[in-house]
Amino acid sequence: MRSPEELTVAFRASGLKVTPQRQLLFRLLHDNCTHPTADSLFSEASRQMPGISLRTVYQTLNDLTEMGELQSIDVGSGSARFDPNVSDHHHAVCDDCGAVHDVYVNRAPEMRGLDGFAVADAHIVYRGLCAECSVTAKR
Amino acid sequence: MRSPEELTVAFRASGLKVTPQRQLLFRLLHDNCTHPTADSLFSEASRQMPGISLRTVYQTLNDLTEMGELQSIDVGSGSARFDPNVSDHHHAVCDDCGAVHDVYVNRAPEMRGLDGFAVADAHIVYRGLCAECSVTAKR
DNA sequence: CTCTTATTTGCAACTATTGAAAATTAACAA
DNA sequence: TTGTTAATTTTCAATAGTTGCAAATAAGAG
Repeated sequence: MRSPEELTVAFRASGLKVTPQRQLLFRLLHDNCTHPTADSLFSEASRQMPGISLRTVYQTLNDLTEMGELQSIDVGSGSARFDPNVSDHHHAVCDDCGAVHDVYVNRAPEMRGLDGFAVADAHIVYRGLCAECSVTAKR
Repeated sequence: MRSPEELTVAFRASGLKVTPQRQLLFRLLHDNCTHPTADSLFSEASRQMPGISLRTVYQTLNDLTEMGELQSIDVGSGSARFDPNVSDHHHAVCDDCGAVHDVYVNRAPEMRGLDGFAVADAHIVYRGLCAECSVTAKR
């Protein structure tokens, strides 16, 4: 995802308005590697801007996703998580604390057992214990 | 997933009752490679046993999943899909028709960019166009 | 400063799933 | 067969996450 400043320019250039709500979300999302949910962003946003509506958060997240600035990922935790890292990558989910991390692979493996399927994309979800939880578990 | 007959024995052996509702679901799931949702199973079940409750379908699916007879998968289509194939495999989802297919890989790739994460499992979701939809798309 | 149009808000609605309580019934023993 | 009892089914309400809609508001161009 581009910086708040770049997004401000890009939004205005496409006839979209740059509201204080949007600017706040631009800031909260920029360089955010926690893979927040709409709800966690709403909580944080509410702290800085009491009265902001959850609907606005969803709206903006959807807009940014459509624009390709954000990636919406589903790791089966019930709610969608948003990732400002839109490069080609995968995710590791901790079974204990639920944290989601960006990870990379050299290349996704060839799939077998299905003829004629034209693969456009592959996404891998690794599950296990993150570094912190591994330590806790050992004690 | 084991056959309806084997499940019948297994259920009774663990003090669980084998009801007509459960038997019907055993049959509907056995060798079912369509990755049905709870709702699609409920529709089919209702046809054969009018009055069966959606709650019972959910209950039985959860029970079978806990017993390891079924795998619950989430490919981001909103609802959970159930897979009687509990071997180590992955999935290919058609972006056009939404069909889900079982696929295999030699081995999941090593992940990079995250130290100390103890991987217990990796699941790959391939997206693209299935054989049928590829043909349709070409025309 | 005004006007137009995009945006925000508030709230109802919707989908997928689970919880709880009452009614039913499978399975086992007599 | 019949009776007993605990598991199961059903019904229905409740929940979580997300979207639709209409009215109120405000950004930005002139």
